[in-house]
Amino acid sequence: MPYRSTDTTRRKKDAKRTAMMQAAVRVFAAKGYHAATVRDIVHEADVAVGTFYFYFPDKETLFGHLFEETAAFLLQAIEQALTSRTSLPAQLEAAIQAYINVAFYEPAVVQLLLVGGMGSVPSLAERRVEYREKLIRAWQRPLLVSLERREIEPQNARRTAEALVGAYDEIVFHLLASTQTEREAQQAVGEMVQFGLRAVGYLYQAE
Amino acid sequence: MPYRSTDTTRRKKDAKRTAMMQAAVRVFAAKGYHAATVRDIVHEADVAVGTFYFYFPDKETLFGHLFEETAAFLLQAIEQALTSRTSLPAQLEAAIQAYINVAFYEPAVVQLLLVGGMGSVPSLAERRVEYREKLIRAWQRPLLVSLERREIEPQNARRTAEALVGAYDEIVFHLLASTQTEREAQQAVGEMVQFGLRAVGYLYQAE
Amino acid sequence: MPYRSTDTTRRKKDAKRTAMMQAAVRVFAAKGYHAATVRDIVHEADVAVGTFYFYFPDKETLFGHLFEETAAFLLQAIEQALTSRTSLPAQLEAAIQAYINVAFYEPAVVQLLLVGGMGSVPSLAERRVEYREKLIRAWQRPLLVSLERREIEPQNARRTAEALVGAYDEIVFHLLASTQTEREAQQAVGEMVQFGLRAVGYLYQAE
Amino acid sequence: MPYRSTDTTRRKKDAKRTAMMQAAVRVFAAKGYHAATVRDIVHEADVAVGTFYFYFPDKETLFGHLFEETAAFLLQAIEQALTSRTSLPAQLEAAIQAYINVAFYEPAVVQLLLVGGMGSVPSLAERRVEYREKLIRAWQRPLLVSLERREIEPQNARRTAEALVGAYDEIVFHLLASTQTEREAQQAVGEMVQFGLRAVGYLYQAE
DNA sequence: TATGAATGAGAATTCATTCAT
DNA sequence: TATGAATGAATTCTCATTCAT
Repeated sequence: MPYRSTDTTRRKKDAKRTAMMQAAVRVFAAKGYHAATVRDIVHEADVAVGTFYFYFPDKETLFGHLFEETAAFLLQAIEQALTSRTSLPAQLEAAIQAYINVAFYEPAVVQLLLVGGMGSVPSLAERRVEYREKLIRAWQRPLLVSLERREIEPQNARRTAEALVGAYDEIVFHLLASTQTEREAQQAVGEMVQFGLRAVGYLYQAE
Repeated sequence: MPYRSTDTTRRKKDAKRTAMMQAAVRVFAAKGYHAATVRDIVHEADVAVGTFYFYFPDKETLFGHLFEETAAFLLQAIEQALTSRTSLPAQLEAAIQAYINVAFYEPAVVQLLLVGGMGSVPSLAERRVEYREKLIRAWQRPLLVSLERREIEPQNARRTAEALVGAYDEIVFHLLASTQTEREAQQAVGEMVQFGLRAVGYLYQAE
Repeated sequence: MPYRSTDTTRRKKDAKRTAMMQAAVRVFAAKGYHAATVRDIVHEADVAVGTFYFYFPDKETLFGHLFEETAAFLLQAIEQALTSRTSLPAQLEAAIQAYINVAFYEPAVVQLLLVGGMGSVPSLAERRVEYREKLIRAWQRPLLVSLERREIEPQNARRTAEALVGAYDEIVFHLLASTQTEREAQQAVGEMVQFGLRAVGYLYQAE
Repeated sequence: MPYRSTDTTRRKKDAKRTAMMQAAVRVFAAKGYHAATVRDIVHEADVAVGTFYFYFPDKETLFGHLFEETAAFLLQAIEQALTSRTSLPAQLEAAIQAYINVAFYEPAVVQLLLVGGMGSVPSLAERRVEYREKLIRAWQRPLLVSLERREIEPQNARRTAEALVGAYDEIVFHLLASTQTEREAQQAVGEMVQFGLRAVGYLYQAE
């Protein structure tokens, strides 16, 4: 009987592709972009070298996909948290919580975004810049609204957004490094919210 | 400046060593640790490959020295700014100003600390962690003092320090990217100070 | 035409085989033996890779068949032209005309014989040598007859045959490169005949 | 004492470069362009892989140099033979003799020009076409002169030149294959001259 | 028969590092 | 000290071929 496509086959192929990407995240997170060789990845995924190139044109492209997916996922989680609340404190808390959740559920994936080590390959550096830019814009939006409402002190919202992004990344990085208990993580969320509220000069803390 | 012909390193014999280190910073900053080849460095320094290995055991060690000196220099500049003032606002301003000064005078040097791309080589990753740790501790100290003096709101000073380090790095990164005029840089310093004071919950802004 | 659905090969099952061989000639002629990948061929034939290996044991063998058929076809065309005439001028003209006809009707096929690029794979190189040998012998035969009849100057017929084969190939190669009109092609045939008659030292041109 | 350059060193480097090129010719001639791996070449030259890339950017470029040198050398030999004589028979003989000399002195080198097997790599194919073109022009020149002088029959000199080039190449190819004695080679030269004179329709054979 | 996912040997190329001069 | 030719391990990527479905 001839080969049947688009049935089980298609699903299987996608599954393998996904499995390989997951293997890749692990390797990238463990060794960094450069130290991770294609051989490492296929070994982790338990396939042959050729298989890698059957699914991805090259290492850089794979990393690009990975980065894109990861970044989009995190971005979406944060943006949704920010937009689904109305008060600034609630927004901050939801977004931070979302970030922490993802970070602890997929540490490797998040490490990828934080450490990068993609300084050299131009296309990756650009991607990283774009992602940071989107992240900054996401944080900036609620700030602009709050500014208008005079809920926070007058300030350069863009600059504050940059600062918050940098601040939270650094904290998450340290949290991931010193493997925390759930409890500690929750405490950190609280501290991050407090930091954020102070940093934006939130005026009605009595709320 | 670090790794420059300072008091101790001004023996004539070290002229070449210094030249190579200066060349190395430029190359590392421009291409990242991995993409920068020893050939690139010696070419930039206008010496032969062999010469490199006369002065340094290997590429990693050179980068280590470079990183160490660079980090020490920046750290010292910031620490000295923080310790030579007494009021928190003055400390913040001086430290930020110091950081910005170095960043604009030696962009390559600072880029080295920020971008790194040293994710892969373990020894380099460790060094980076150590440096961040020292930086965090440096910022933490005045916070602890101010906490004691009840000049700032109660908080986890360590966490706040992490946040400030991350925040300022992110801002400096963006400042370096969008080449600013002196005037813009000064404005950024002001904004960074304001952000810092708010973020730590500085209580007597009337001062 | 060779490898086309001829009397013997017209079983339906061979339709795919034929399609693949036709596709193969095109690809080989366009890219040369090495640069032509099996993937290129199956893509051109619009079948899957596996199918290729169902019909042919390997790439080299396919090329072998192709070469053989192509060579046999051209050889047969030329030999038949040479044997079906009696006078040397008529033989020359018919053979050249046959060669040109095939060359312009199936440029890819002829290019295959001319360019080859089969220098590396030993079995292919041998095949090429055998084909040239047969071609030379084909041209040599009428020369020997004419020598006996003293219609041409005394000469080493074998050497002359080699020369003619080389000469005509070179000309056809140039003709194919500079796509000619039918008219130009005909003129070339005339010139090739003249060259041939002179080259063999044909004595009674008045005939 | 520091390293002294441009003295013995320079000469040595050139010598090695030349040695590697000679090794390369041997390998290319034996296996063809594609089958010849860089590893084969460095093994033949008894150096390390890296050394190859120290002297040449890549295999294709090396082959290009080789081809260029070889072609230029042969071309020059033939052109000089053609221009240093005045009568057509003398020109033919000198040029053929030059060709044969080179072919027997450097068989590998000449085989390179004849077989090529460079059908795939575009840059090489182009080079080959250029070389053939120059060769054809070189043979064409004396023909045009002789045409003007009415020493040869009216004809398309370009076409005749193409034919002669193809003819002689084929003959030389066979000569190299069936290793000849000096005596046989000389006889071949005579036959080639005779063929050439007949082929161009040389009128005053009494000369 | 037909498919196309999977394989892995092997090729080109890079680059940190060594060492004779 | 200084040089730069030489090294070779390691990496990426290709492609003919196999095989479960």
